[in-house]
Amino acid sequence: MSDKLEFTQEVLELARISKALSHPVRIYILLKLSKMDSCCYSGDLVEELPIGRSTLSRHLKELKYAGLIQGEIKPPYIKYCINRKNWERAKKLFACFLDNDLQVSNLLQETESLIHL
Amino acid sequence: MSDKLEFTQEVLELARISKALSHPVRIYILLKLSKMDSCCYSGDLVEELPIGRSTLSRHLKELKYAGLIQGEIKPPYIKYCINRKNWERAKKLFACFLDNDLQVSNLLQETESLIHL
DNA sequence: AAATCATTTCGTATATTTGCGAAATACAAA
DNA sequence: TTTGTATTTCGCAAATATACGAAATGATTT
Repeated sequence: MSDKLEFTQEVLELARISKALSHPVRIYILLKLSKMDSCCYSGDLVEELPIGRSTLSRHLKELKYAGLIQGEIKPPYIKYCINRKNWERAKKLFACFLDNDLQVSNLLQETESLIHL
Repeated sequence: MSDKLEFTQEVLELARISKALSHPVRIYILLKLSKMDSCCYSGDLVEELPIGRSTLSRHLKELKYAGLIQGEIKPPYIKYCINRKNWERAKKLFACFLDNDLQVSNLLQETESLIHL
């Protein structure tokens, strides 16, 4: 084994998605949106949640950045919904993670192979 | 609907567990330990990971706090392994979360019911 | 062009997280 | 009791996360 190792893409992805899920407001939003074909406007959400508009906007931005939701501009609103493709990816990753279906030997790799990304 | 709402236990639990999973080092540790009956000493892990002993200790503490691992003292080592009961709980919660098996109506509840906990 | 509405960005404050090395702790063996 | 080994805690610094209200943005309607 090489001395200096980096995490594989799968490990980094799991950590990144988990981070997006690490706040109750974001869990709530995702649960609501993931209900079959459900979409929401920011204004709908702010009325249900115990936070201000600007703070909600930050949470939505984080979920977008993580790829878990997407926003469609429907002036004067923005309609949010789940990014289905990435949602399925998250589903698969977590299922493998929690069921021990990932190869331990694939959790780390030599730095060299990542340096040039 | 009441004016002031709180998140349900399920939402808070999902966020809390996700937070514990939100760092690559902790994902790595869990993946390694979750392999059937696998246990590790802190010293084993520090040799594989690109972090110092004290930092690793912090990550282990967080995973313990989240209830995902447990440490058994085997002098002069501490043997870490998965907390199977809580691991199964996490599995169940994430499976429901990702498959839309949680009732949206159960995501929030009135503050009163939580105040006296 | 001005007014309006939903949403985001900015500025600020505070709290938490992550990391390291040094010091402290816990335990067993000499 | 002293020594040695494994691990954790402490003190510090830097980075990130969370929250709010005020101001800015984008697009439509008047």
